[in-house]
Parts: sequence; C-alpha cells; structure tokens
Amino acid sequence: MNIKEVAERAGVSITTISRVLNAPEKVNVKTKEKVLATMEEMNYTPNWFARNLQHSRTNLIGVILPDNLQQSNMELAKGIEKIALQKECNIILCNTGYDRHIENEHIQRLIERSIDGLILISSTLTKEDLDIIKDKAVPFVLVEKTAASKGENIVYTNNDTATYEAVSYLAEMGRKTIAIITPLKNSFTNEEKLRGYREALKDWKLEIDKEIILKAEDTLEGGFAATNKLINSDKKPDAIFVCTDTMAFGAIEAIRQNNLTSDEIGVIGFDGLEVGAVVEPKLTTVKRPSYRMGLTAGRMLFDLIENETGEDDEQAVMLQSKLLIRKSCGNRERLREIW
Amino acid sequence: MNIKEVAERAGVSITTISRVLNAPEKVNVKTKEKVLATMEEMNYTPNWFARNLQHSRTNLIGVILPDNLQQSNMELAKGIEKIALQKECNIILCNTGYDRHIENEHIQRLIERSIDGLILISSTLTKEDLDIIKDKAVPFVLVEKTAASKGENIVYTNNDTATYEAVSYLAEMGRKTIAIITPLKNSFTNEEKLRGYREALKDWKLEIDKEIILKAEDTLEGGFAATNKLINSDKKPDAIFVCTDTMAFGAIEAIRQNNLTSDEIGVIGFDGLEVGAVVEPKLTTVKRPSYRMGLTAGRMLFDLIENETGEDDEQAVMLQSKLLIRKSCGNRERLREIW
DNA sequence: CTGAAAGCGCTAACAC
DNA sequence: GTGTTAGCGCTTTCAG
Repeated sequence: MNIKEVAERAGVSITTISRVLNAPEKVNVKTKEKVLATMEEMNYTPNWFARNLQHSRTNLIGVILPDNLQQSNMELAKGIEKIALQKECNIILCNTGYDRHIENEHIQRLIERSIDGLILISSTLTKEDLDIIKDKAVPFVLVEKTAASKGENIVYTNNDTATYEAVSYLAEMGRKTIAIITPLKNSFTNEEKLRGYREALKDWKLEIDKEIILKAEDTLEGGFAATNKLINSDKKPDAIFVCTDTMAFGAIEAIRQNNLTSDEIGVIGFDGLEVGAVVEPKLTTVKRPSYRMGLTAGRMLFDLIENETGEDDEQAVMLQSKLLIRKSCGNRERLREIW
Repeated sequence: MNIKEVAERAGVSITTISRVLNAPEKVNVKTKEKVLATMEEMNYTPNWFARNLQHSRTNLIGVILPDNLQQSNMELAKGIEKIALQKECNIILCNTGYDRHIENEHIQRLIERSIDGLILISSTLTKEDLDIIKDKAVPFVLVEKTAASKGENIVYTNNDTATYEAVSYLAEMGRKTIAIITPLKNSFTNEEKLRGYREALKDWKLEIDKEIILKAEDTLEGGFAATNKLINSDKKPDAIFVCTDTMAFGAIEAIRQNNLTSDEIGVIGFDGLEVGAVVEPKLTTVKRPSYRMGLTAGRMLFDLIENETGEDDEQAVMLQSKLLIRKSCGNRERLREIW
C-alpha cells in the first residue's frame, strides 16, 4: 500500500498526505485529522526507501568492536547508544574478533547501507583501510589508539601511563619480579600497556625478562593457564600485571589453587569490571572510563555528521584510566576498598 | 554521484551499469571491466535507497533486549548475529531497560525503518502491542516466555522446572529455610522461576514464607543488600536461590563478609556466567543455553522471513537449562567441578 | 491551504 | 549483449 491509495481513500492529493507526514502544521486541521484517520484505518506505514531517496540520511550508525562479550566495550556501546537515541539514530553492532578482514567486510557492507557514521572500537585497520572509508566520505571516530590512528578523530585512554602507574605501585610495595600477561590477539592497546610496563620496570631498575612476559587467550582459562605457567617457571614472579580483568580472574584462581596468597603473588587487572569487587581477593585494577568514552565518541561522531560549517581539524580526546586499589595485590596500609 | 554519471563516463547505458552491479555474468567481460574501472575511478557507491525502493528488503533485523550489559543475553545476541551474517543481514541492537514504553518506541522506529524482522528478548509487550507488529506484517520471534507469548513464535528455556530442580537439590542436601531473591524489574521469566521455587518447596514440604522472598536490583549491590537483609532477619535462611548470577555474586560477597560459609548459607544462581567459576566459593548455577537460544531464534526468524510457502503455524522451541553444581551450595559428595 | 508534475537513483520489462 | 523506457513511493518546487 502506498501514499496514492491513502490519498484516494481520503479524497485528497498525495501532496497533502506527504505534508501530513512531514509538515503537519501546514495542513488544515480537519483535513489532517481525516488523513490521519484513513492512515490508521489502512494501517499505512510510509516507505522508508522512497522517503530517504532524496536526502540519503539513514539515521543509522555502525559500531564495530572486537567482541560483544567484553563488558567494558559494551559499557562503551551503551554510552554511544545514549547519544544516538538523542539524535534519533539506531546502532548497528558488529563483532570482528580482532580480524582485520572481517572488520573490512563489515565496514564495506555498512557503507553500502549508507550509514551516517561509524565508530571503530580497538580497530585493526591500516592507514589504507581508513583511507577507503574517507574516500567514501563516511564520518568516523576511532576508540582507542591504533597503529593507524594518528591524525584521526579519536577517543582513547592512557593505557600506557595507567599501566605504568599500576606496575609502579607494585614496585613501590616491594615487588621485585613483576610479570605481565597480555592477550594473544595483539592490539595496539596491548602494546601501549606493554610499553607502560617496560618503562615502569626500567624506572624502578627491575629486570625486564622475556620469560615472564606472557601471551594468553583473553579468557578466564587463558589467564589461568598463563599464571600456572608463571608459578611453575624458574622465574616465579611475586606480582603479575594482567592486561584484562577477565584474564586476571583466571590468574587469581590459579594463585588460589596453588595455595598462594596475594602477599606471595600480587595481581592487578585492567578494565574495572564490577565483578572484580566480588572475586576473592578483590581485584586491584585499572578502571577504564568506558561509558564516558562511549558518550564522548558518540558526541564526536555526531559533531562530524552534523558539521556544516566545514571545520574539520581532527579531535583527539583522552579520558583518564585510574588505578583502583583493592586486596589482590596484597597491600595493607593504603587500602581504600570500594564497596 | 549516480549511475548516470558513471554510465556517461564509461560510455555505456545505465542499464549496463545496473547489470554490472546485479548480474555481472550477463555483461561482456571487457565492458564489465571498463565499468568496474570507472566505478573505482569515480569512487562510486550505489545508492542503497534507490536500489531497495523496488523490493523493500533492508537486510536489517532488530534485536531488542532489556540490557546489553547482561552477559547471558549478549551471548544470545551473538548467536543471532552468527545466523544473520550467513543471511547477509545486520543487526540493530536496542536496550529497553524492561520499560514497555521504550520497547514500543524502539519497535515503532524499527518498523518505520522497514526492518525485515524482529527478535524480542524478555519482552514486556502486551498482546495488543504484539498485534500492532503483526498488523504491520513484520515477522518476529520472542525469546523467553512473556505474559503475551502464547501462540507466538518463541524460543524459551525451562525457567520453572530448572529452578524447581535447583531448589529441590538444596532441599535434598538438607536445607530447610530456602530464600529466593528475584529482580526488582519483574519479568515473566522471574515469575516462572518463582513458580518453580514455590512448587519445589511445596513438594519438599517446606514452608513458603513471604519474609524470605525478596526483590532486589539486578546488580551485585542488589544481591549484596538483599542477602544482608536475609542474614539479619528473624528467618535467617540456610540457602538462597538467586535468580541471576550477577545478584548471586553479591550474595556470595555478603555471606563472606558476615563470616559465614556455604555450609551455613548455600547459594545457587541462574545463567551460568563464566566468572561464576572464579568467585569463591565457585557458584552453583543453572546454566542457560543462551548462545544456542540465539542461534535457534535467528534461524526461526529467517524461516519466517523467507517463508514463501505460506506455512505459518507458529513454533515454540524449548532449550533446556541445567543445574551446574559447584561449591557455593556447600555440597561435598556430588561434587563435579566444572570450568 | 491544496494540487499537478517533475524528479530522487535505480531496476526490470521489453526491444533491438 | 546492450539500450530505451516506464516505473518504485515519496518529496518538492511551482501554480493556483
């Protein structure tokens, strides 16, 4: 059913129907009521394609992320959604599994769909890939730095210095052999964390030993296995910085199963997931401001989409991650337990 | 830029361009190559609206759920995505916060967008709301039963009998005073769980006492607070069935802070989240087959969308939730630790 | 305040 | 294999 049928039934022209839809105030109240009534009666829904054929704005934005089971990125997505709804936009969510190929496929499809904009979380794209998006004139915002993010619109957090702070805290508490577990699927984010780790060790004059720099699946099991390996190695550490809370939970479990305490092996995670407050010992972690990052990225994207002034110097916003000290690194004095 | 410009530049008709896009095999190889080259050169992207104006299929499905921070429902969404990708469809994800009003708004917008289908997870809609969707001829599948789900296409799990089994297990282990904590935002799902709880108590000839049937925010803190309340009540329970793992984590924490053990107060959760294997004591929980529910719902939806045969007797598929026994309910003999 | 008519960019008969 | 042409359902001038 189409506008024409409604027009016939209501005894007016299609123009009037169109006006009722788009500029009701320009229509005589009685006519309008009649039209609305026939629409209701005929259960009419205007054709979205025909409607948008002229403007080509979809009110749809794409959000691309590695994995929708990662809580912290879903918090981020929630922040984006909040902003999107204010703009009457919906979100198409796509998982990449850190696969550049899949990421490109998703993006290609989304561009074909004429989405209004794109938010790429922990993207794996290269400079060339990004250039393709730019050629298509699709506004986009990156979340988290990547190898290709320089000069792009971006929202990120201080993975490096926050990690530096966390590792320094361990050193400050007297830990001498500090290991690190990073996710297998290596992202730029993890490289930043690794850099922070290295610098902290250097500044504290601690040895940087490859044997205690481990990669693991970013899961509980991954953290568990890696930690067991560390415990049984020649260089058994007295502290571990774990790049994600999820793996850190596995680490804590491994330490417990080996009948060790947080005094013997301290653990610090990264993300600040809520459950961290319930594992035992409660997880010390670097709290990433995910929701606010989402809000910020959303606002930035809509600024780009709506920018008709032509200002287009790119923005880079950094939101601070902060160390949240709890029991898992064995501290006693500086204890500020949270909830 | 449009098909016409490309046609002019390539020195062919627009039909040929269209054919290169839609039926490349019907075009002379040389012509095709030339066209593709000019497309590339002009950086042409076909207009999605114009393309779809005739068929009105968007390859977009809506997935509506209460909260994208609930892990188990995101697993479900991942199952749906898997199927959607096979069908070259994308997913628009919408949060409702269990608010029927918001849910209706989302649906209305999605229908205006001409989505091909809809999956409603733990919907709050009434029969009338569903009728509106039907009037618009949008295929939809429900996930989890609702007050209005009778006679609709649905994928669900045995919340009632699984809860019955869990509570019975507690009774069997000798627990006498079994409390229940259900989410504040009451959904049909929770009513089912409550029913299972009541029937188990009845069959085990245990008293059903309103004082130990609590509602709480579906968060760690909510479970924590409710459990503290139970611990300090006249009717201090020796076991708690908690309707979600998230709240159960809070419950475990409260029990520990009160220096009680799982022998004194056993806990069983619901969902089967992975972190449950890392909290201490490890959480006994009812494992919901979320991912498979997602796959099933996705397949069911596309069956509806693609059904040209006219068969339309509705389907109701039940996937079984199962008790996963770990330490949090103090069992000793029947211990089959899993993770 | 209302209507007629010319597109929007593409697809699909139908001719050649 | 390729081109001509008539729509798809709506918005938007431009008249009245």
